[in-house]
Amino acid sequence: MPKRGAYMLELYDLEKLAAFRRCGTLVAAAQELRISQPALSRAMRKLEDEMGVELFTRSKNRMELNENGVLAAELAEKLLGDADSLVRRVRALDRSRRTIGVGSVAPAPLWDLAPALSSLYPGMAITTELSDTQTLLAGLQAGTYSLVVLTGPPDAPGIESVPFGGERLCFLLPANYAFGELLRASSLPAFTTDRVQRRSGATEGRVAVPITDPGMSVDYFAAYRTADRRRLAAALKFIEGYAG
Amino acid sequence: MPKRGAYMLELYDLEKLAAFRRCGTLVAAAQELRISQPALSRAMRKLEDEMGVELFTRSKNRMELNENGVLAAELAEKLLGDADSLVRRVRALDRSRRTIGVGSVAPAPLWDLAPALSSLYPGMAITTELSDTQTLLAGLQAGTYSLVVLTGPPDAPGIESVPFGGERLCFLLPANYAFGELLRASSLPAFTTDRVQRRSGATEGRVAVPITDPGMSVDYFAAYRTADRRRLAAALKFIEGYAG
DNA sequence: CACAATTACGAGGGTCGTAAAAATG
DNA sequence: CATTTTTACGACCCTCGTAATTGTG
Repeated sequence: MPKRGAYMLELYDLEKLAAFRRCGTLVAAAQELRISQPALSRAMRKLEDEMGVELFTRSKNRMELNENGVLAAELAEKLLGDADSLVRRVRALDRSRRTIGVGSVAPAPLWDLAPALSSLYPGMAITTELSDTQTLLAGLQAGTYSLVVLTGPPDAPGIESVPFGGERLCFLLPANYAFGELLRASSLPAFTTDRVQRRSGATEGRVAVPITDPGMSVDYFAAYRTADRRRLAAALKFIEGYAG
Repeated sequence: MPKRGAYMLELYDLEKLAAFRRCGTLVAAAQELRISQPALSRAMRKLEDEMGVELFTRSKNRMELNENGVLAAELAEKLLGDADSLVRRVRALDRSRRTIGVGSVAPAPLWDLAPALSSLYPGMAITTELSDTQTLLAGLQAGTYSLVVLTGPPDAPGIESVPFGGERLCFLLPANYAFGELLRASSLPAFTTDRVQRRSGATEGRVAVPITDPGMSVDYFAAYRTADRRRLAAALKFIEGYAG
C-alpha cells in the first residue's frame, strides 16, 4: 500500500531541486539544506522517477541540470513562492479577523472610540492610526482598516458611513475676562476644541468659547465596508448613540 | 532533528484540505481519499499547527471550515493545480525534446525530409502534419513544430528559413504522342508534378511535361526558430544540399 | 442508536545519516 | 589525490489503520 495518493510531488523535494539549481553541485546544495549528500542524491532520483522525466545529465563525477531540469527548477521556485504566499495570506486573514484596524483623520474621535471597541469586542486587538482621507479610504477598501473616521461621508462602492458627532474650534479665554475685553487682554490668543475640553476637563482659569462660524467646526463620519456591517453592528450602535 | 526543513507544508496535506472542503465532513473526505478518518483528522490538526492558525470551527460532533480555512482551501486548490501544471509542462518539454515536429503545406517535401530526419536524428520521433501557412507559422512559434515547410520565406521575429527546392506541375502525356497531338488525344488530361515523378518513377506509358508558366510551380522554404539553428544543423545541411 | 470526531496503540514504510566505493580531472 | 556522486546499511520518525471512546441529534 503506497504511502501517498495521486499527487506524489512534495514541496520539500522541489525545495531541494531549487537549491541544487542555485548551488550547482550536490555537495554545496546539501550543505545549504543541512542534509547529507546521499539524501539529496536520492531525492533528486526520486523526483525524476515521480515525473517520469530525466532532469539531469549525469557523469560519474558530475551532475548538471538538463533543459527539463532547468524548467522544473524554475517552476518549482515559483511554486514554492506561491506556497509561502498561501501561508502568509492565511495568517494575514487570521490576524485581520482578530484585530480591528481603526484609522482617523484626527485624534479626538479615537479617544472614546478605541476604548469602546476594546470593551465591545473582548479578545480583539484594536489598532489605531492617523492619516489623510485619501490614504484612509484606500486602506479601508484594501482591508488595512475596518473602520475609518473622516470629515465627510465618503462616496465609494461597497463603503457605507454613519455620522460620528463633530468638533468645534474654541477660544480659551481667561475666566474673569468679559468677552468685550478680549482684544485688550492678550497678544497670545489660545485655541482648543469642544472635544478636548470635554476630555481633559476645563482648562484651569479659562473658559472655552466655541466658534460658531462655518468652517471652524468639523463633522465626523465613521466609514466601513458594507460587507462588515454585521460584524461591526455593536460598534455602529455605539457610534450612533454617541453625542457628537 | 526534525524530518523536514523550513517548508513544512506538504502538498498531500493540502489535497486533504481541498477534499474536506468539497465533501464537508471528515468521513466523506476520508472515503474519497481512501484513507481512514483518524488519519484525516490528524492531518487537519497538523495543518493548523503548521500554519499557526485555526482553520476549523469544531464541536464534538461537527467540524467546519472557518473563514481562514475557506481561504486556505481555495488557495490550496490553486496551488495543487499549479503543481500539476508543473509536472505536465516538464513532461511536455521532455517530449518536445525527443521529437521533431514537422509541418508542411504540401505532402511532397515530407517524402524525403521525414526519412532523412529519422536517420539524421536516431532515437528521435518524427511527427509530420499538413496544415495551412497561417497555422504552421503560429505552431512554429508556439513550439508545436520545430520545422515547417512553406511556399515562401516567412517574415516573423525569431524565425529563419532556407530554400528547400520546389515543385512544378506537369502534364502526363501518352509516351507515343507527339506534343501537337495533345488536343485530339483525350478528353481526360492527367496532371502530376516533377517531384511525384521522381518519387514514383515514370508513369507507365506516359511522359511528364513540366509546365513552365509562373504560378504553375512552387518554391518551398524550410522555416525554423533561430534558437533551434544549432539543434537542427544536420537537418539544415540536408535541406541545403537537396536538389529542388 | 446511528453518526461524527477524537484518542490509543501497534505496524510498516520512508527518509535520514554514516561509512565505504567508484570514478574523474 | 582531492572532489563528487553513488551504494549499502541500520536507525528513527512519521503516518497509517484498527479499535475503542466520547459526544450529539
